[in-house]
Amino acid sequence: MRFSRAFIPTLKETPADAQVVSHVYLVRGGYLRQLAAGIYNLLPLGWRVIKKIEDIVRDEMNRAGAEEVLMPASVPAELWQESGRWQVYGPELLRWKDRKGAEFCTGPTHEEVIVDMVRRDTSSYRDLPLNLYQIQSKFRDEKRPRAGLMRGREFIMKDAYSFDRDEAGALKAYDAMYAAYGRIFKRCGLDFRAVEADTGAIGGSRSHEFQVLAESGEDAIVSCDTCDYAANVEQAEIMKPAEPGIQGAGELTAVATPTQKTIDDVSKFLGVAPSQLIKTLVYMADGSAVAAIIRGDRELNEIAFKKAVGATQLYLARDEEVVAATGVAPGFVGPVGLNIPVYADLELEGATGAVTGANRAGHHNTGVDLARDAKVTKFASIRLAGGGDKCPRCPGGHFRPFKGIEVGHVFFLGTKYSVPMKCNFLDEDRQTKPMVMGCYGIGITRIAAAAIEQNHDANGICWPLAIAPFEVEVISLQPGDAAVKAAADALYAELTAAGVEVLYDDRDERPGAKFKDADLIGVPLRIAIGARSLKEGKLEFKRRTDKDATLIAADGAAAYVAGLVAAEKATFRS
RNA sequence: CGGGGCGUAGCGCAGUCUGGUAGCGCGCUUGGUUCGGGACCAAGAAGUCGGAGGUUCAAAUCCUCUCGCCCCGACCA
Repeated sequence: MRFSRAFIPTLKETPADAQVVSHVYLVRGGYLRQLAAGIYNLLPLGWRVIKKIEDIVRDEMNRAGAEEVLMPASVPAELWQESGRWQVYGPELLRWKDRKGAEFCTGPTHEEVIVDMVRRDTSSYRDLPLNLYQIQSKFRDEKRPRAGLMRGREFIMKDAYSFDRDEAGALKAYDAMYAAYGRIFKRCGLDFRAVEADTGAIGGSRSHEFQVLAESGEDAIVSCDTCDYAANVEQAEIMKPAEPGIQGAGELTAVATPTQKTIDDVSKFLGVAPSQLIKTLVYMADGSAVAAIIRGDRELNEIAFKKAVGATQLYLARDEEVVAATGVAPGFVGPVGLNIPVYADLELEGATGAVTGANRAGHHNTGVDLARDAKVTKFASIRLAGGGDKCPRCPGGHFRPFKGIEVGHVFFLGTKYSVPMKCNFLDEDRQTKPMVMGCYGIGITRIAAAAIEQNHDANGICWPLAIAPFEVEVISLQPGDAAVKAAADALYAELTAAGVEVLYDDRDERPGAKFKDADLIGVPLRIAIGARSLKEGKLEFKRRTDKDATLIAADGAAAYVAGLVAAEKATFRS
């Protein structure tokens, strides 16, 4: 592609609405433009990247035995009513009516459609197993779309669904997808972890998220420093503590803490470490107030807490609800004398000498002995895992905390959809049985963003070769110089003929502008052709991640660079 | 959905408090000089000031309503 003819509108300045690096560079580099909140145009460069990612995903899905289909984005409501999700899904589901008043939704995921597709034409165990996938635009009306391609409302996703006759077969399909996902993300050049995840609303017994490690990630994960256990903090197992997490002495004493409401304030005011405090959080569980108590330096795991309480609806109580339930404002609530159910983290079993709110405005208790002074309804593991926690899978290992961007998710579904939607088959023993399913998603557009989060510097993107919009950028430094132009034209032609994807910057711009654009766009290999070095019969070669260029012979340069590209591509397929 | 912020030329912003001819930088066009890490000079084109209504002799500026976008939080297969 000749840059002079291409639609690559690069920007010198940072757009005001972009906050994260991937968003900034995608917009500045001429990959992406916003059309509405969470809805984007992919410009030529952006679309090239997406297609590269799609190709890798297709290749590995096909290799794993899955077949590609394409389902419609518009889905009749009846299917969602049949699965029961029409009522459950909430405003994130974009619903609309056609001219006749028939209800539809724009698919945020396609379990219903695929189940319907499969059940119509599959009736025998001989037809199973099946694994069907598609790459398609999804729409989820997110409350708060943000960060460019990281969390859009309309986005491209690969979703696959497996159908098996029994659980053993389904687990085999799950494992095959798990392995394929590992290959896919590796080929995309990503540093990722497969982590154990909460199965969430979709249910099922097994679930892994594929998380790309990046500071800007929205998910908190922990990974063992010794073995390969990794999990979402919400899901990570926590070792039962050998001894109480708070140990101290003293009589139960109320002390004045007039304006100290937060753990931090109380800790500083009383000169006591946050780990000596007990944090009390009031929640509304199915309409009634319950308290969760955890150590002051911990965070509550709402999912675990919800399970411990056995509630179906749970939310942090509003200030007035806290006052109504406890008689005191948040910040001064404590377990001593509290007359709502109290759920305590395991770590607090046997806690002594702790500091808590006193259920009296402007006061905290010190010297609290939980067993002696308070009534605990139930002890359960209700805190989030964090860095430093002991690994539950190996001796001596400890958790290290990471931030992750979820680029893939595999679920074992079981019969969650096949039973209500009667997706059945006839077995050898003439029994009608529901198919056992799995579903497997990959955020295609999100991978592009995640790759940039992980591969960039102060000047722009540093694409992994496998998903770069072009493999090589050829820069003609003096397009007005006949010798330079001839050499650059020839190199462009030779590389292209050799099957290399080349962006040829033939624009009548000053060298500085071209170098800046090249760094911003982030093509992995760069060859600059200038009068100075061409006189010596040399071209200037530089990887995007190299600091300086090296001189290579102009003769045979195309073959040399084409060889490098071919060699690097070969390493992608294991 | 709760809280906060912002809508003025393609992009980034000033002007709004205190009403009085709509500005600056980048980009764009033309000419000239330049030419190895986002050049310089000169001359230009380009804006119904998000929209509607109101107050006023006069509204980007004040009032009411509305739409859009961004951030924090809650939420999330």
